[in-house]
Amino acid sequence: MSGVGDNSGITAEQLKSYIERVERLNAEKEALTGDIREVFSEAKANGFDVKIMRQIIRIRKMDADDRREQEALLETYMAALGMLADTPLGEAALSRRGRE
Amino acid sequence: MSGVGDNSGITAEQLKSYIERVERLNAEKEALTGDIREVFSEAKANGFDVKIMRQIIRIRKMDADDRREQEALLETYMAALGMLADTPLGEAALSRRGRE
Amino acid sequence: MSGVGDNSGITAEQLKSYIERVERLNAEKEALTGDIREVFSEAKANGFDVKIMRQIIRIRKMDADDRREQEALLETYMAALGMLADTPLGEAALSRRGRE
Amino acid sequence: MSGVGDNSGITAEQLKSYIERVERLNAEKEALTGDIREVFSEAKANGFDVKIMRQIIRIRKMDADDRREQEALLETYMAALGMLADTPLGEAALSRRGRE
DNA sequence: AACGTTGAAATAGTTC
DNA sequence: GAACTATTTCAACGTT
Repeated sequence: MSGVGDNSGITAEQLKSYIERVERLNAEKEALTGDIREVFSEAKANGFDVKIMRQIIRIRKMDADDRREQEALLETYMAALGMLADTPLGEAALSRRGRE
Repeated sequence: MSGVGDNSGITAEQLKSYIERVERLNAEKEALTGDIREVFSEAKANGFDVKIMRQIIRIRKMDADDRREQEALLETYMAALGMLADTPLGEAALSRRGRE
Repeated sequence: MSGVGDNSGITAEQLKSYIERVERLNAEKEALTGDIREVFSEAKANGFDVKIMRQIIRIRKMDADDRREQEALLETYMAALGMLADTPLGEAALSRRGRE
Repeated sequence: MSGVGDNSGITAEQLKSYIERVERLNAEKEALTGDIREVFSEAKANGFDVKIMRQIIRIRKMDADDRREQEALLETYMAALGMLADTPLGEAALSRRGRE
């Protein structure tokens, strides 16, 4: 048997402690998930597009080089789809494209 | 210009703020994920079986009602397959099913 | 020429052949993965719970010995946590533990 | 209760059938895994480096996937731009998109 | 509120 | 047997 014997109250305590530590940490994670949801929902209430925000966050998470490549590609394709004109980010991107 | 006036700078600030709040929260989540990993790894070093610990945590996470529902469903399926008869857990479950 | 003689063409052919055999086998594996997905999706469409089905398949896959070992370990841990007392499965397991 | 009733032998049959189909497919997958192992082991016996072969296969797979992805992306944007409709290749691609 | 889709986490497999 | 990689599973999200 591995580590948990019939008469090892100490080991049982240890196990209990590990489990509970993980459970506490999981609870904190869930709380944060809730917080994030709230931020998004507040942003949405103020007119921001949550989906796009998620994209931005994803993109920022990539390292700089990959990010730039991806941004350029995204702009190119969004421009092609005429999706840029009516968002604040889009206007900025469009005027930038005009100058370059 | 489409729907965004002189105050777009304010809007950009607002967006930046939302994004950064989410990013901070995500960072905290990742830190917790790391902490959990550490707890498991410490437990493993002390001879506990991580996979089983995860099982326990999963089981404890379901609240009692959900758990029983799930157990009942699982048993029903297994009974339908005639799987219950030849395991110890199954015998107990079968005799219980008979009584209910 | 360095270590590769006149028959290097043959060797290259051989390598190519091995690679392609593996690739063919991998493709078949992927096809099967797709088939499995379809079966689950059909089952789901007929009202079955896919997650539970996976559980059943996992359980059936362990051979009897492994399964009992795993069950025993899980029970030991849960007993150490005093988790067994208040579930039906737990009661059965506990009384079994007493007898053994 | 969802889909498996106490007296629905038909449903139980159905469940059994789904489970067994998946198990059969899984068995086939495992057989293929074995076949692949054999190919590698034969290759190794003939002096090839298995690790490198795996690398090659991985790279070839990535290339293939990337190519597919790229093609899909291109189709998406061309479709968005209404450029597909009036070419034979385009028609084929469009009808394919409809089915997927 | 069910569905597919996507991204994260866990498991299994491989290498050293 | 420990670390790394690949595959599978699970949970969250948006969509219908």
